Amino acid sequence: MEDVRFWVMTSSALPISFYDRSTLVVARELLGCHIHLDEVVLRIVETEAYLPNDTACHAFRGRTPRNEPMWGPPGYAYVYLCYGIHTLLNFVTEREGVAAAVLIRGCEVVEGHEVVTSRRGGRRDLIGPGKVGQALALDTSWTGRPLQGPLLVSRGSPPTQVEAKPRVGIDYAEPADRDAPWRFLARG
DNA sequence: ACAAGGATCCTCT
DNA sequence: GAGGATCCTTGTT
Repeated sequence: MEDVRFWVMTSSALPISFYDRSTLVVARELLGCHIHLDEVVLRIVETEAYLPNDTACHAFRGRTPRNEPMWGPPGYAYVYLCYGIHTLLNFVTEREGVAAAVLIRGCEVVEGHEVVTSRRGGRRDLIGPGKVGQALALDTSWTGRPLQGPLLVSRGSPPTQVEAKPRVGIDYAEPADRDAPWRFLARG
């Protein structure tokens, strides 16, 4: 258990078919899954779905260099810089040509407590997408990369309960999208 | 080439 | 609860 390689070698990546589904289903089922990168393993406890024809979605106004990965095949990372400071991690969903993704909003540390705490300046909590990016030491060069390694997502321990609430920080979206319960939180 | 604003976080008060 | 940090992306001139 002490050996991080144990986790990487015994963890099988979720298949592409996992992501090649309704973004709402993927967002809900990602709760409890594990993100692996180097010696760090995080358990996902909060996600948000960004759908096709969703005015809160970065890809709503069409293809741009930044959102290009969202238009590609499912099972890839979409990473971008927010407020000039924070690196936000998303997983691309839906078939190629359909732009959608799931934002990873919150995690808990499974392995690598020491390095995560160090990267976070002594803080422990990873509730908030910027904190997740910081815990994994992500930068925008990770955008467009697969989720099968070295950045890898595996099945973890599903939550007993899931709560759905409106998404955060999207005041610019139309009211129907702003109020849609497309944010998923693990309970228990 | 320019201006505006952002899927946030932290430090105050 | 308010405000600043900080810089990239985007749409427009």
